[in-house]
Amino acid sequence: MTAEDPVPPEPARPTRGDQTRQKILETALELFREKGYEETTMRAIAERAEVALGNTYYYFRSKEHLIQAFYGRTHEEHLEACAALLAREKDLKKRLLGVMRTKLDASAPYHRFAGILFKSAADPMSPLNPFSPESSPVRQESTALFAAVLDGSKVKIPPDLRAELPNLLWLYHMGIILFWIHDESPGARRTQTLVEHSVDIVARLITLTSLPVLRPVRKRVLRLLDELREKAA
Amino acid sequence: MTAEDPVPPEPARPTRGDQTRQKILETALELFREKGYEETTMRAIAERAEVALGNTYYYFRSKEHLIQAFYGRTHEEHLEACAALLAREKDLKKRLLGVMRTKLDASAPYHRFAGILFKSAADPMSPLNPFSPESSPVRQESTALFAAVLDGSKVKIPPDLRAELPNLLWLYHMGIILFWIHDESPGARRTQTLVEHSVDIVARLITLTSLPVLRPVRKRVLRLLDELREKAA
DNA sequence: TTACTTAGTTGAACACGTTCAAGTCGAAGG
DNA sequence: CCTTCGACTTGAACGTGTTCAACTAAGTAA
Repeated sequence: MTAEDPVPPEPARPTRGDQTRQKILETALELFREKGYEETTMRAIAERAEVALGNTYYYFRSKEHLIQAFYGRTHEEHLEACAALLAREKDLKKRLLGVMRTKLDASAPYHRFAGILFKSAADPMSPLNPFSPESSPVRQESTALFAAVLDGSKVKIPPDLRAELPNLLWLYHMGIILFWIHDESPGARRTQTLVEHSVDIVARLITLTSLPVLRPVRKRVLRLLDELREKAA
Repeated sequence: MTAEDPVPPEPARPTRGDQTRQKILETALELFREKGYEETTMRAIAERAEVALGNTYYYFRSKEHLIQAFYGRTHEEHLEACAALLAREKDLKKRLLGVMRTKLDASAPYHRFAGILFKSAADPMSPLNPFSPESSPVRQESTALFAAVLDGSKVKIPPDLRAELPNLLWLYHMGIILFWIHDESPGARRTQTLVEHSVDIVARLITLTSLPVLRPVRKRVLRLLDELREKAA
C-alpha cells in the first residue's frame, strides 16, 4: 500500500529471476502432467523452458523441490475450492465430506505422478516429508483448514479433544491421500467410496466421544499425544 | 528326502548361482548397515562381493530389490523372535504388545536406511510397495501373524470383525513403522511410547466393539471394507 | 570327442540428476 | 565513459543406477 516497502521479509516485486523461476516451474508441471515425473528429465524441462540445464538448479535445489512447489499450489487451489462450502454449510459431516471431495478434485490432474510426492514424503531425509521443517508451513495451513471445518460446525466436542482433533483429521486426510495414490480405479471411484464412508464413520466417532463409555479411551489417546510431543522436544 | 526332486516349482538345491546371489545380498546388507543406502553404490557392492557390476543385476533387478530381500529376512527374524511369547502368553494386549516390541527390536539395526523402504513402499510403481503383487507373500505372512495374535487370545470378538481384524492390525503396524522411521530419538523411545500406549488403546477398542453402542460404527467400517474389496476386483 | 544349450559373468556404454568454475548482464558509483 | 558488483546464466563434467551384447563355464546329447 505505502510507496515502497523498505526491507520486508519477502518482497513481492517481480524481478527478472522471478520470471525465469516461474517459467521453469510452469514448464515442469506441464511436462509432469504430460509424461509423468520419472519420465520427465531435467534436461527436457530446461530445454522447453529455454533455459540452461544448470539454471534450473539455481532456482530449485532439486527435481523433488519442483514437486514441493506444486504441492503448495494445489493446496491453494484446494483452499479456494472449499471456501464457499465452508461459509455455507453448518453440518460437520457435510463440511468434512466437502473438504475431502474438493481435495480429491483438486488433486485429480496430478494423480499420475502423485506417487512421487508420497515416495519422498515417507523419506525422513526428504524436504518433501510433511514432518520436515521445510514443509511445516503447508502442514500448518492444512491443519488450520481442519480446525476451520470443526469451528464452523455446531457439534459439541470436549475441549481437550477439540485441541487435538485438527491434527488427527490431518492425519486421517493423509491416509486418504495415500490410498488415493494407490487407487487405479477409473475416476478414483474407490477413494470416493472410501471418503464417503469414512467421513461418516469419523463424524460418528467424533460425536460419540462425548459418551461416558469412551471417556477413558479418549483420555488415553490424548495423553499419548501429549507424551509424544514432550519427548519430541 | 527322496533321491531327486523331479520337477518341483522351486527346488532347494544350492547351485553355483545361489552362492553368488547370497554373497551379493550379504555384502549389500553389510554395506547398507555400514554406510547407509544412498551412500552405498552398486559398484561398491560388486567390488566387495568380488563380482562384476553387471552380475548384481543378474540376480537383483534393481538396487531396491536388494531391500526387498532384506525385508523378507527381518520378517523371518521377527517371526522367530515372537514365537515363544505367542506360545506362552494368552492375554490379547500382552500378545500384541510383545509382537510390536519384537518387531521394533528386529528392525532396529536397519533404522538407518529403513527410510528408503518406505520411500519405495509409498510409490505405487515400486515393487517394494506393500500392496504390490510382488510383495504380497510377505504381506500375507505378516497379516497371518496378527491373525495368530488374535487366535491365541481369550478375547471374544464378533466374527464379522474377527475376519477383518488381521488386516486392520497389519495396517496399524505399518503406521507404527512409519512413525518409527521418522523417529530420531535415542533408542527410538518415542516409538516405544507410542507402541505401549497405542496397543493399550487398540486392545480396548477391540473389546469395546462388542458393546451395542458401537455396533453401528462397527458395521459401517466392515461394510466399507467390503465395498472397497468389491471395487478392487 | 564334438556340437549344442543353458546358466552365469563381464565391463563398456548410456541416461540421468547434480555440481561447479567460468561466464554474461545490467544497474549503481565514480 | 569506465569500473565494480552481484544477480543471473551457461554447459561441460562427474558419479550414479541400469542395460546389453558379447563372452565363459559347465553340463548334455550325438
